Amino acid sequence: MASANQARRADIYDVAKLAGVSHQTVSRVINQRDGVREKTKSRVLDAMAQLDYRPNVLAQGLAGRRSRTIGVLTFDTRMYGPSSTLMAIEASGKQAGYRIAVATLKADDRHSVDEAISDLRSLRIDGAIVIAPTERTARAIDALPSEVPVVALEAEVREDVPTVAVDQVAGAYMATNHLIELGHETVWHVAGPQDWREAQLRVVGWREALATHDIPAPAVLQGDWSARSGYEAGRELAERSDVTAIFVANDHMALGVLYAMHEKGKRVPEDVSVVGFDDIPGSDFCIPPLTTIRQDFDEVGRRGLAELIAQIDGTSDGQLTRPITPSLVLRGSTAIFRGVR
Amino acid sequence: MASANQARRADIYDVAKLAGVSHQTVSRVINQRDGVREKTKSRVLDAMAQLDYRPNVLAQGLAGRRSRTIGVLTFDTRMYGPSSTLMAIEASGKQAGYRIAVATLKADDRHSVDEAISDLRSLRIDGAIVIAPTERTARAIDALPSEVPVVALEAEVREDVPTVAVDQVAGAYMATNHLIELGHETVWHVAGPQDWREAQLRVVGWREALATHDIPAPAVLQGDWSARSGYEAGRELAERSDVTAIFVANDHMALGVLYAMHEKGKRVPEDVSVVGFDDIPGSDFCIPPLTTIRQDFDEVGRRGLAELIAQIDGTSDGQLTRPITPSLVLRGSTAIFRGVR
DNA sequence: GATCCAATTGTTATCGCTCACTTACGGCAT
DNA sequence: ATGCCGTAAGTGAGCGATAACAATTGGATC
Repeated sequence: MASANQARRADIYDVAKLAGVSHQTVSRVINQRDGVREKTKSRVLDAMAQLDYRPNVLAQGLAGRRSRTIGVLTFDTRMYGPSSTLMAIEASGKQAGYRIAVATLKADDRHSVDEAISDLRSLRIDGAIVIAPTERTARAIDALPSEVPVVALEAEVREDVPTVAVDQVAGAYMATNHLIELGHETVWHVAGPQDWREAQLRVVGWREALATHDIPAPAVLQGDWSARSGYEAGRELAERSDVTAIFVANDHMALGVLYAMHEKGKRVPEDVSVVGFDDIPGSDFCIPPLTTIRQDFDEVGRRGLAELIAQIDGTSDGQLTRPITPSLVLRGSTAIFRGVR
Repeated sequence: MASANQARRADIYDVAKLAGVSHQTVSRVINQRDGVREKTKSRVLDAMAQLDYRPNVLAQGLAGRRSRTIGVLTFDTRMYGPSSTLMAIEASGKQAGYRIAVATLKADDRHSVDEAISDLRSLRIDGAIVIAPTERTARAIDALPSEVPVVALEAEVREDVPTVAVDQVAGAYMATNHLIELGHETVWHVAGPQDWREAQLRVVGWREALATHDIPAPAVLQGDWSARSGYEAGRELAERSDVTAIFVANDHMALGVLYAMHEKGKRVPEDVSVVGFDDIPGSDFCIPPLTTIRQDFDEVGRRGLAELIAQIDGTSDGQLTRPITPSLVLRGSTAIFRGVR
């Protein structure tokens, strides 16, 4: 009945009145501050329940010095990596009592970045996480108000900005090294778009592994992360009889490569071995199942958030987080090299 | 210099002072209300630029009667469908001047739903979009404050809640009918989890198509959307020589089915035809490329948001949005039935 | 030049909360 | 009893904007 004709939402004063205390005491209960007698507290809690009261976060943010909101600047959230990371951030954020405001970049240009930053600034965020796969996104950090703590994900941006990332170089090294150890004389590489930091680093890791074994690096084939671009690279590679091992910079492109091989009558892994990167869902049921490098996106999100909160609370030890080591997932797309037919 | 030692963010009064007007005039400029002389307006705009001023959305929301925030309640944002829809909502929302607050359900249980709803309520959202694939999520709507306009996506929830969805029944019908028209004597079905509305409706569409042709429906195989569950279903189906056509409720499971067929030496599409659902990225480079049903998730998001805003503005015509028709994407996993070997 | 009215601009209250104080209470040592 | 002190609870200001209404302005009209 009380709530039936209630045109207005209950506020802190309504709760106070019903509980027979001052609004400040209600505020203390909301914020779980001590110095409230247990009996009083439960009376307040009862009143809140009875009125179906929810604190107004807008008012809380305005009155307090912090909004308990963390801004996340991200690129395409349709992609598996970013969206997984985002979900992890949200989950840990909720647990820590923070709301997450997502600002998605529509395109990788100056205007989009400005707009997104402006959005976050209006929200009076307590801190920001930038998922910054490209140079341009990374530079978005410079536009953030300097007093806001920032953590960057998936890219080393600046010395003074803590970064959480999977060790891309190590991953690429593992992939390439795996192929070399299988006896392949060289390993070809289908790279991602070179304005992506991750794509660059995977090239580096691939080169390093080859260099370690004194193998000269073949020409890099350039893709754009899409299966189609992988397919096109794959067609070129399938023409050459000296191609027996390929490290593809992500699983989607690897899919395209597998398809190209199939089309040209090359068997994987008997004729050509292929390693992907990411371990996206379904890569275990490709034909053949894809050997790939697994990145723990959840861990990236979790650690990024933890570091950010440490910064906000001033408890950050300031130490740079060491990169997260990815792992090699052995499946059916790689095999021992048996010599050129 | 002015901004160098500025410990505090500029507020509306700072702008007013610099522009030599009252704060209310500044407010009018911010909200693009007319009745401000062009000359005054540009003076205010200059002052805002000079001070790098951003309106505080918390204060705006508190003072105004609306927060210009739309809440989106969603399930797993890692999945292709929901995350695509979400991105579309965000994009159109931004365009319409709304911020998006996402509440993700960690699990499909009562507690998660309550928590998410509570979150949204605290934010004083102007409206909500519920991406409600399961019965339980759908019922979350009942918990939302009744004065908040709501639109449901991907599920018909209640008569009084406008719903935007892809016509799942039509999609399943198209898929099944396509296989029947290719001459297959019957079509088997690997279904999604039956607590998902979409999974149920795809079963319905499949049955309808069979019924239209007076074909008795074979037993349904039960999956859980994952490639692995598709693989397991596929193994069963591969055992039977009377299985020549399979409609799989999503592309991921279809991947598993393709793999099972491959493993058992059944050729697709020569021996068995397979149709998926969703048209996820990469399905065009499966082996063979997957014939599937494409859903326009962007359109769902856009229309959902448009309808919600219409409701908020009171301009909704109240008409139920008609379902969005999916389309059949013909690729390599289906072929004319040439009779049992 | 006086008058009037619409177009501009200004003033004050208010949104729902937290912050920084102040006040009331009750037990203990003196 | 008296005074002291720590704990519990209350008071009033202010966060940064919008809303509602009041006041001023300037151009058209007579």
